[in-house]
Amino acid sequence: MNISEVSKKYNIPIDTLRYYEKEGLLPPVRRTESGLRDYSEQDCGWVEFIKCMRGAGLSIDTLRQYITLYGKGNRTLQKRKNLLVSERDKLKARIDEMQKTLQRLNYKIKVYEERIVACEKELLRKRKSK
Amino acid sequence: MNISEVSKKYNIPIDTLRYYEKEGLLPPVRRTESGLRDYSEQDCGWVEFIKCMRGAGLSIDTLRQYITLYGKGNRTLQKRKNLLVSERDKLKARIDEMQKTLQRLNYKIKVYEERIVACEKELLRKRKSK
DNA sequence: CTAAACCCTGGAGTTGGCTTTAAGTCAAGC
DNA sequence: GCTTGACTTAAAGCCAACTCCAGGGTTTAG
Repeated sequence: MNISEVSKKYNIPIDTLRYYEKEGLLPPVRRTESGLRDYSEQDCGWVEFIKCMRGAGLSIDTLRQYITLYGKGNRTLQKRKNLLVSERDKLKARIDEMQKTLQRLNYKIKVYEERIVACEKELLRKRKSK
Repeated sequence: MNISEVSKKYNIPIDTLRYYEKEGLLPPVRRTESGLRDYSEQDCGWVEFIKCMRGAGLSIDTLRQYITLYGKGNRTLQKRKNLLVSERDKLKARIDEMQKTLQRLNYKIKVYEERIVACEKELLRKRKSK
């Protein structure tokens, strides 16, 4: 799979794919003889994983650490788990905060709706009294 | 209330408070004769609101638009509500995405735990067979 | 009265995460 | 054989959102 196919499949710009690789977010992708990237199934898996994690706000640096540990094999299992747990906890905290803000926005919107209705009634009243 | 008190109260750096004001995220704060900022209750309310909304990912630009509309009075009620609804919807979408990623992380962590247990058993087996 | 601590402004610098550019290689279609 | 379009690299550029700095005025404790 060449870079533009991967780009289309996951809807990630080509430049971003190269950037992620340069930054060590995925293991160096195999090349054809002429030097073109040829993504394996596993590479695609990483790309999808990165996209998902970036979407949830994990930093480039954190993901680089994770894949670096992954590259060192089984003896980093515990460290990788710890990293995931720590990111999971942070993510959970972010979600909780955002949930509260969501509710606050919903409440604000409700108040706006009431005020808008009140405004319209007021207009109607004025028009009648003319 | 002077700027460092507000900074401490909401845990926002002084520079950031000034930056927000410069960017039009809150109405110009009243000054003492000598030119020092003196935050009113209402100013504090805005600061808290901004902190909350920024924490949920609303952009500086969006918040500037909101307060600009607010400054124009009642005739912008509908526009302000529309803006809030649009941001609410985006926030909800972000939360949903992050929820999915949270579950994925939880699953991954579970798998890691099992693998770690398996690894430990393996070690124990080796030690016994010596 | 003065030193230390605090506040002011305008503008420059930093950070994270891309995104574009320049200059070149390579493969396929006409 | 030549053009077109996709790929390559390293490096520079860009954007949002801060963050820091220089140079100067103000407030307060001793």
